[in-house]
Amino acid sequence: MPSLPNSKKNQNRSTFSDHKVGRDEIRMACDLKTWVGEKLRSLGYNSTTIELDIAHIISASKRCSSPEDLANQFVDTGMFSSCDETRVSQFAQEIFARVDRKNRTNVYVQREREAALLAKKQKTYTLLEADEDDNNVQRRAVKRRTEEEKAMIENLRKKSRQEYLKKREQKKVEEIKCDIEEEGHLFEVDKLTESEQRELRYKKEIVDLVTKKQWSEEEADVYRIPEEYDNFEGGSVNQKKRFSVTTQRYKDEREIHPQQAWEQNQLDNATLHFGSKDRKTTDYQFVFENQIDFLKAAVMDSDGVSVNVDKQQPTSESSVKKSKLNEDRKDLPIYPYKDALLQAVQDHQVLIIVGETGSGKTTQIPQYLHEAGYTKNGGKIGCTQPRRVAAMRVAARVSHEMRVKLGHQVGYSIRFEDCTSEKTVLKYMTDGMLLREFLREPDLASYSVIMVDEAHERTLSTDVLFGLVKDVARARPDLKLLISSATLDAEKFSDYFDCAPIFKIPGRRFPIDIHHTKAPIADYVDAAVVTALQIHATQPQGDGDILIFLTGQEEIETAESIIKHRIKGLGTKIAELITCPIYANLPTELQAKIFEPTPEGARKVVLATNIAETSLTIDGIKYVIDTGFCKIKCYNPRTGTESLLVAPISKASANQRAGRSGRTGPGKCFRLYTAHSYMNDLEDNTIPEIQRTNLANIVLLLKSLGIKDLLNFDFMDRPPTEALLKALELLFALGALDEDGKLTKVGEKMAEFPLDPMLSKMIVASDKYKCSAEIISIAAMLSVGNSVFYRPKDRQDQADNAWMNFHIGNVGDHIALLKVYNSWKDTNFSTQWCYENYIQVRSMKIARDIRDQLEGLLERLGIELNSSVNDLEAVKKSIISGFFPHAARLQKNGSYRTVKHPQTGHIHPSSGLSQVLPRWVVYHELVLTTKEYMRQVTELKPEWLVEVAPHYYQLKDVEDSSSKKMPRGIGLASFK
DNA sequence: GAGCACTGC
Repeated sequence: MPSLPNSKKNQNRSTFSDHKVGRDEIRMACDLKTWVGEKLRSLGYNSTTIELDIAHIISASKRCSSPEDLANQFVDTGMFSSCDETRVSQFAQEIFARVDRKNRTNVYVQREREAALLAKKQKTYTLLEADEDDNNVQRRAVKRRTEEEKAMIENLRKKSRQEYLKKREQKKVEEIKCDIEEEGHLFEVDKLTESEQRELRYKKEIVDLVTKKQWSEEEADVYRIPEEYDNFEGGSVNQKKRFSVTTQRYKDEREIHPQQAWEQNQLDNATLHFGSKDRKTTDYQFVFENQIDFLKAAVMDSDGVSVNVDKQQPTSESSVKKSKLNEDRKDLPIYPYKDALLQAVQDHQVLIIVGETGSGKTTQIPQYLHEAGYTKNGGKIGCTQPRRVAAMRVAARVSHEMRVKLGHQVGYSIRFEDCTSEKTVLKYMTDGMLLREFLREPDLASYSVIMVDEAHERTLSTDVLFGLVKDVARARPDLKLLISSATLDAEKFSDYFDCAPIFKIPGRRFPIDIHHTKAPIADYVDAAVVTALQIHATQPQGDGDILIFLTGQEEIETAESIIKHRIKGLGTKIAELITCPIYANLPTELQAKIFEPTPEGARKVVLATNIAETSLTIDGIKYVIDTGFCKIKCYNPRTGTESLLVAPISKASANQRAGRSGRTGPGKCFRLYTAHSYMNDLEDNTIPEIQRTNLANIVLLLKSLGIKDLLNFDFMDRPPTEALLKALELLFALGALDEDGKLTKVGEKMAEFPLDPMLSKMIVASDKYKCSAEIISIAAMLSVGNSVFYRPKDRQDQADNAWMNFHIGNVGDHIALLKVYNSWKDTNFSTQWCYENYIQVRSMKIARDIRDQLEGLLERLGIELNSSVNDLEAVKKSIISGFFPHAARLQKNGSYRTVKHPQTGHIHPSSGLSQVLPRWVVYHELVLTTKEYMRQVTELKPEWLVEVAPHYYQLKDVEDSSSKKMPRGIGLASFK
């Protein structure tokens, strides 16, 4: 299955209800399998891999939109080449009818959004009933908004028509009046003919009627547009008439025109004060449209809250300061457990520590161990963190508490920055950094204690570390291992580490009220906005800010505009509501906005992605609105495609989000899903990254650590076997592994680079083509991802033009990236140049850091830094040396197909070659969005493939006279 | 002519 392989329960996570695979469905699936098998055999299909093929056929049939589509797939792959076409199409129709379309996999649900949307239009939407497209709510929101817009336009049209009719009426009356006057003037009535007289009478009657109508309107106290005073008599404004309205009430107070009275009334009602300070006290509650009802479901208990007042008071005297620091340390929830903890560490080699954030475990435990003498024999205490900033901050805090200089006894080590020295005994680092250290020191000899912090986050590196440290611990009984986690998942960690004891430390958190919706919500973006306004209007003013969790930039922008629009509509009876968007791609200076203190009397509403769940903490949040969704990256090892899916979060994630509201005082969390959904539809934990990512890099690392049997490596959660095999296969093709699965010389070199193996191979190969300088620039630029170019909505054309400058001569995206880097370098890394060319400075600086690091590694590996600026062929050949499996050939329909594992793809529109469509290309990555897109594409000559990768391509593979028939085994690959 | 959750080495 494409999105989340190897784990049945992990499929179809994109909706709340359809990911549960019931017994019936399993039975049905089995029936289907048998049926397909029989059908295949009756068609004369007989192969040793029939079991696998059945699975592929079923998967393909779920993916196709019509039986015709499916039949075409069959024909395309050539698997039924010996069969009659009509029988094949009949087979396709039968199987299509049988496949339960509800069970289609996530990735393809995206494609069906539109169709599902239409089908659902008539249905009353409830979350529990919705079994096909809960994650399409965003799409629905957009559609609903377009409908609203349409209605608005219709309304405007109507109004303008009314306006026009009114004007036309006036004009006509004017004309008739003129006519009457003229006719009466020029001719005597009796000189007119009968019909002319009749017409004149008729006209007079009309004028009378109109005058009467106006008069009656005034009587009826209907508001009428005042007579124009600027009727340009003689070309100027009729001042007298203009001011007569305003001065009349001074002249005669008794006689007030109805219109004036109305105006006065309006003025009295209106509040002319703006801003929250002057607002009138609210005597009534706001009632919103589509108000959402919540039910209080639970209270997340506080764990031993003890607020430490005036904690941060600075004191000048150093002795006072020191004792103050010590007092602070004693005040942490962990302090009473110090002795028990030290005893536990002494008694057991591995210890699982469970503690909420704020318990002080990260800063205190290493210090306790240090004080207890665990560093005496020259061993270090290492503590890993999933994030760079965390490692830096914690190290700074601990060095302050220990009153030593950062980098001396206490230090940190992160990529591009090693702030440690020989004296360092407490070392904080990112988990990836410790992983890299394994390459130098596979037994971690210089450490006496390793603490893996935030283990519950289950990052890729942490998961690999688990297996490695567990192994090391067995070989080194003197090494102490601490695994610290914040969730209830401790049992699982304990089981994994051979029933290690669990040590619990209370955290410091305030109670949080959890509210769930009474009924399921159709549009969570809209519901989140309504809830935020509900909170803002009904909860005491100035008591805390609101944090809304959304899935991405687009949703954040929509929500922001809706809030702004609605708050305008509510007028001034409501306090100010400041919106603060935050997501990782937001420019840094705009990100800073969320940390600004909220002005008096106003309230802040932070619209955040998952970034606010773990990566950053915002003070003053009292209310959390949890939409229950997030974007999750999925990798399909069969096709090598990556995609981002909107999926429901896990219970652990939901609790983490709720916890963001109780940091500084009691909080409230509003979940936009029912308690039933929470209990029954959410998974306990998010699928660990290791099960949904490309493992090539990890496999290479483990191989270089001498792990032979990767398939039986002791993972806490096993990655899909398919993904492991795919990674091994790739490494073999790249020449990093030999036939026995052992690391080759090339592989050893590749493992040194902190890059994807294909990029590493490209660099290693550049030695041969004498262009390593260019290649490491390209590798660095590719590593920063697709955030190099900046394309603001209002200046897209200029940005595109700037981008095209790097594409002159259709050199391809790789070379274009090289040009960007070199041009930036030529301007001495100018920020101004970046602005002018719509390039993100942040990304460029990262690219420069990566390039510097790669340059250092080249030196260590003895690869010369050579430059051959004008030999693009050499550069392209180096690229192909790493990316030859990504070579693709143009098809008749304008799409591309890879040579060995037929996988179709299209050149991404952002590519410089998207209009050129060369016959042969090599791509950097394949992503699945609305289609399979190849990102970062460069043209190549097919003969280069044979030259660079003769073990992979033969001349017949790249000949242009392509035979339609493909071998069966290969043809099937396109199903996946 | 498209759509960029979040990290990390």
